[in-house]
Amino acid sequence: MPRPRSSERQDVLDRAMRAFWANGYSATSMVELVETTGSTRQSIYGDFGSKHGLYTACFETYQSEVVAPALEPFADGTPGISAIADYFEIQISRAERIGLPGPGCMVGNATTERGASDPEIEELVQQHHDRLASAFAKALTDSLADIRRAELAQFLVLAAQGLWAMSRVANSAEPLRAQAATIVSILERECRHAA
Amino acid sequence: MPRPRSSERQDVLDRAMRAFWANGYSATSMVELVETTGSTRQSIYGDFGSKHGLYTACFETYQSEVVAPALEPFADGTPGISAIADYFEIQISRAERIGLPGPGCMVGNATTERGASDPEIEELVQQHHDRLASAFAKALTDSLADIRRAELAQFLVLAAQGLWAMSRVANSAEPLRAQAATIVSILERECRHAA
DNA sequence: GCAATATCAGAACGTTCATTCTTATACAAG
DNA sequence: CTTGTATAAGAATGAACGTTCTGATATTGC
Repeated sequence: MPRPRSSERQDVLDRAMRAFWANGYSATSMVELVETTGSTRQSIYGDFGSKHGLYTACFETYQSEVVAPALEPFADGTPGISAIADYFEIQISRAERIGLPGPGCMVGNATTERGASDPEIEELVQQHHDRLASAFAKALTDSLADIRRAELAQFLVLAAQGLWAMSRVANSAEPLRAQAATIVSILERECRHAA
Repeated sequence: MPRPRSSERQDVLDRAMRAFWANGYSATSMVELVETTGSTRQSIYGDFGSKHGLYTACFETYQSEVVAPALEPFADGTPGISAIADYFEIQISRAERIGLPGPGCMVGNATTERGASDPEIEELVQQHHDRLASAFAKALTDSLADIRRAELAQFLVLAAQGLWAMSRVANSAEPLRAQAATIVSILERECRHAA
């Protein structure tokens, strides 16, 4: 019996995250996870305790590999509306690259699949929304008064979730880009009104 | 062995629809469906062929019992933005009545759970989006030019999906009402600008 | 070379799933 | 009352699930 090289923990997380992202929690079986990660049941259970443990661990990977890079432009200065437009475009072009209909947003999918029945996931979803909202709010700092800025940042979180939901049934990027453009044009009108 | 009265087909659809709505397709088992509908396996398989057949049949019930009544105010005349505000409020207060976090929108849930892997569902989702978009467009007829009206109607479909997704992790109606108010205020600003 | 240890592949376990089959009862027609 | 049929309850079936266990093999320290 040969002994293949042991699979790295981060590599396992990365591939498992992609499987959960595309197919959801319950539709992704342990057999599939073992196959796509190249790992073994034993080491998965050793490292993560259970399928659910692996699932929740994948959220950290999603956060650091997908969300954080997309929000990086929001980190310094006050990046303005163009950063928000870029954020949408980055996600749309990724979905286009992977192939549409796409996987949407892993957190959004989890919200629908497990939000109400899985407190641990509910917490992670809340954190994700907060991170998005504060990034969007930062982008609008120079353009809007505090109250309206907070409202619109929350609204952008909702719009983002709606857009990724749409991307799960969109056959091309074109309607997604149109929707993103509408959202951005709404923002511009809001800012012009405030100025 | 007693013989309870045979359960009506529409009654079965009604209860099954509620179960799928709240818990999704794969998390709703046949055992649960038999229990909550008060029907039998035999008659379910006789009437609908399979669990999947029952699921798709439930979409018609959802359309006629949930969606159509909510869109009725859009049927006659040009109801304006207030009808859109009412639409959101109706859904939010229903979610509040059922108990939050709520079941969201059955079609939105299906989009996430089965959109990319179930062509029959994809078709039903598309129909639902089209119905919503044309209702919203009608409400905006008097306020906006054709192009912008179509864009904003599509946008409102996205916003609605986002809002119902949020309702699956919201612990009270308050943030949902705030989000709906933001959406409506955006619409009002758009219309005022066009006037 | 030789134990000790880690980790592999895959069988085994008990449960649950969707679906089908069996059997007994309640009703309708004669 | 008898017979035929529709339909009830729920057992049976085979597959798939998450999880655990077994036994063989590769690597490590001597």
